[in-house]
Amino acid sequence: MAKNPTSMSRHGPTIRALDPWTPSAGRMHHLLTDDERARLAVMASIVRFKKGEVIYREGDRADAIFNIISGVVSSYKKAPNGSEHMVAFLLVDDLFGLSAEGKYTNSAKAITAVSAYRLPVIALRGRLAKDPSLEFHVICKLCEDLRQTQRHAFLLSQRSAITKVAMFVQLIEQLGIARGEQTAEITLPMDRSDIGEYTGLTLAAVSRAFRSLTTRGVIKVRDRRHVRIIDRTAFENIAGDPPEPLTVGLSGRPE
Amino acid sequence: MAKNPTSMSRHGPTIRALDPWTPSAGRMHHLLTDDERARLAVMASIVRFKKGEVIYREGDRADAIFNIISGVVSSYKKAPNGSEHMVAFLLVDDLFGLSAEGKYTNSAKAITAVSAYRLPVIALRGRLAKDPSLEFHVICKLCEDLRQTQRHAFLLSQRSAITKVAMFVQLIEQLGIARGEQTAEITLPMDRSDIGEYTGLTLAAVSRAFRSLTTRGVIKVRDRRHVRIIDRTAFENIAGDPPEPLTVGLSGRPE
DNA sequence: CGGCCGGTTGAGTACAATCAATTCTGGTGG
DNA sequence: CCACCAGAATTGATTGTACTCAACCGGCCG
Repeated sequence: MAKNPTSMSRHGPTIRALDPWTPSAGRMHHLLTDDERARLAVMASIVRFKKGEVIYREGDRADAIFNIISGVVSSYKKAPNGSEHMVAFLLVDDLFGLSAEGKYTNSAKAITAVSAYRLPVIALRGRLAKDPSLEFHVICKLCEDLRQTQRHAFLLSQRSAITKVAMFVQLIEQLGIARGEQTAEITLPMDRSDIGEYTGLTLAAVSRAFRSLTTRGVIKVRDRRHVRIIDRTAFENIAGDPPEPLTVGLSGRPE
Repeated sequence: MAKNPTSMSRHGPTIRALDPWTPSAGRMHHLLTDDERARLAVMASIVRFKKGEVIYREGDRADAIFNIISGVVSSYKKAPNGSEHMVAFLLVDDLFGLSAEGKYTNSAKAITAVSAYRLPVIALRGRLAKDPSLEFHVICKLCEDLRQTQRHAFLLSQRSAITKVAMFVQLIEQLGIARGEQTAEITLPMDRSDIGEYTGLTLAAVSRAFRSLTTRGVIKVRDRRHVRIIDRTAFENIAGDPPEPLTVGLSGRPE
């Protein structure tokens, strides 16, 4: 949780998203110009978290949002029955820190070691008010996040555990593609129980689903963290067609 | 689907959300100034849809977004197994028309008779570029939608049908409160199968859940569309504590 | 070498899906 | 105003799937 108000290991905060109006074959672009990044950098500090560390809790006073430099963050919530539900996986270049009534609406913890820019809300608001272009980029990012969350809800609405897990793998694969990783092998940067919390399944059910997909010859699991899709057709029959490469339109409501 | 480019039954498009930084006891405020509404109105046309009518389909070219004047809209998606999943209920003052790669990412249909403003994306973009304040309001609305969608995902992650339905009722109740309806009775503007599509349950399961809640003395169902909560304590034990009144912070990612 | 953590596997159970029959409701026309 | 109809909703019986609880495995670190 070390702060470091001055040093800057990169050029400044980064937001990436698929370009809203040009078909980019699923590739993400940096939304921010060097100017914008620099202006954000002056108000940012860099913070670090150890694996497992809680970054903030639901209800904490929300005076900053975060922009991930490296690592994986989980945003989660406690269910009425006590178990934890993962609201989102946050990766490099993602923003997090959504709040309501000035309080964070979810909790956040580091799934791996994490470093991030910390942007005070006050300063950020001032900056936004003066910078329509930056604002627009934030809108783009929010649209993307909204679609991503809708997709998560869609996943959760599936009845079959195998479908859920397949859709999850598909999701992770596309995140990789979107940031340009050229690889036949999919890397899962989280453990089985995290996948369970995200997919709404128990650890055991996740395990069985992977097994089932393996014995059916759909995927091949090299180790806990690496999967390869063997039978793409069967896979997409189970997971459903992946959404078109992607682009953020301009919009509002959950839709 | 009649267009009416000139007439304007209200003052112009409206966006409402809970105020981002002042605790407003759950009450929503209009985000747009009269000026902004007027400027949006000049680029808008008014469209109408009959109950059951499809407004657009997933994959259609997305050249406009919509702002609901009256009625209820469902945004939905087809699951790999063929059934429909409802992504969101859209009510008065909501925006919809989220797109990707220039195409709508979901389908939308009218659940009741609907009238709405239709805002061409091109014109809207131009307007946004010149109007930081409007942009900021859009950001607020998007944050709210994001939280709403996260909440939907949270609902879907629950295992028990009774919990899901209770959370759903809670959700509808809060929408009512947020727009100032002062009433002990909750109005469900959609039918059981719509609730099923939203909660990820079958029609039968929804029905049984309502029954179960009734026989336990938690709620009282006057007719298909009207529910009253009898035992608030028991209700919240099942549904979980409602989120604080609400407010949108400033943020990004699904979180 | 032993313990621990993450993961897998197994047996039994609970709950929602499914399929299907029946009742309820609101709307229409006589 | 009533009879009738169609769609919505309820209820019942059965089946399937994922949860639960619990035992077991295998790598990793001390």
